[in-house]
Amino acid sequence: MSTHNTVEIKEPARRRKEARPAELLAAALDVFAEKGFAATRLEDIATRAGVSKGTVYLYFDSKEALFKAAIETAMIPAIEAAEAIANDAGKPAAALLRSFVFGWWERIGTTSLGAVPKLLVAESGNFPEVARWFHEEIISRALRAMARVIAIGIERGEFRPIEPTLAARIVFSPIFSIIVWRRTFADCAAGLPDPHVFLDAAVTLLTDGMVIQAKEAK
Amino acid sequence: MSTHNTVEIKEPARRRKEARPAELLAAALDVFAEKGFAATRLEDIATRAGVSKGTVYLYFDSKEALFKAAIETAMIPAIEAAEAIANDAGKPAAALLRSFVFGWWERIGTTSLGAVPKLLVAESGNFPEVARWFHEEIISRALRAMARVIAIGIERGEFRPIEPTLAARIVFSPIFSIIVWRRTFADCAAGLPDPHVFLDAAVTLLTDGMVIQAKEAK
DNA sequence: GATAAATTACTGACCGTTCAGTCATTATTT
DNA sequence: AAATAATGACTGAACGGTCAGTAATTTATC
Repeated sequence: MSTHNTVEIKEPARRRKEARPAELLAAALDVFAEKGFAATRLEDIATRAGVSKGTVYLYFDSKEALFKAAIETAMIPAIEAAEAIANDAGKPAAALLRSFVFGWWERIGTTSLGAVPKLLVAESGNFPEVARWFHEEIISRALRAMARVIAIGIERGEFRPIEPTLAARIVFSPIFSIIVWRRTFADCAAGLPDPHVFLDAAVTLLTDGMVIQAKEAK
Repeated sequence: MSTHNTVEIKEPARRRKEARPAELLAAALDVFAEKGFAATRLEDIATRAGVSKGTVYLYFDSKEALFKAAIETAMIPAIEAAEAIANDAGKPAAALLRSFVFGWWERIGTTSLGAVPKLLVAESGNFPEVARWFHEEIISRALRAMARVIAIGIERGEFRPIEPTLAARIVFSPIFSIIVWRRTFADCAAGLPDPHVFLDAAVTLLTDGMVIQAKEAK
């Protein structure tokens, strides 16, 4: 881990006031996601960010403040990007839904942001305010965007008249599952399906159904 | 919390060698699920089980051993019950699938067992062996059972020829989501749908699809 | 442009607290 | 009274947070 192929030379401390907060937040998100809040040592975060423990306290008041900041700064840009996709209303609803799902996967699932849902599941009991914030500012907005896509589909006569909010939650479950699942069972990689294949199949099932419709379909 | 409406009387210590392990395991599962492994104090578990800290060490070697035992003893009976449902092969495949989903929800989601998935998501990084065990002994078996139900549906010409294992994972996502979600955002209960309504809608969407099939359906 | 003075980002030894695990003692059962 | 279940004060290690000290950088002076 700390063994390089070159001899470890103690770098002189560089002063980079501007870059520190972002570096600390990124390091914090990684380590918190890996170990959880309580099991994370502040010194690990500091080391990963290339500074000493004391430096963390120049930029953040406490471990808890760093935790909250790491989650919030990570998610806010993501939700805005996700909403943008839903407004691209040219395509047929089914296609829009598909690109929404894949957009969400690319933006969250494949990046370090994917750590946030896992972290929230783990720590909601210890940080109910963070859970509430996330629910109101991120989940609600994402569901609304997705529900709008579905409502458009219904309006246009492409979809059955289902409850859009409920359907949105259902469409989200495969995304949520694959994001959390991959990070939880990363070691058991052998058994896990390719995320694209999984999500593609999930969208297809949700739109077309598993059942072979009778010839004289209603 | 520890304030009752009756005055707290110090009960004399009763000796109940037989009942202790199960009581400790149940208490441990609760507290671990609520706070996570690192943030849980052994004394909290002991208190909830109605004993003192020292007693825990009469029955378990360490905090870690208690953690592993709590997860394993909780899940083993559950997976066996779940497999039993899948073998009840009389009904049409779609109905079998529906009762499998609801059976899983009743057996896991509504009981203290629902804590286990959440706990695993939270702690897989710190306990990779437990994650691997869970993946092999629980998830794989559950997926196999569900895949068998789907394969039967395909054989009988009720379902399209989809990949059963992949479809099984997809069917599991709403169950996984609702179980983990409810426990994560229990406080934000206002926005959450009724689990039965959610799961019913999910199964319907997965079997029948969202899209209105053309009259001359293939 | 060189040197000194002032500033401040950064460090890491230290302190106080918390908690897993121990064990001498007490309480209960047989 | 022998056996053993249960207790809780105690110990040692780990870690969040502090702060006196160090050194990189900027500003002031000649």
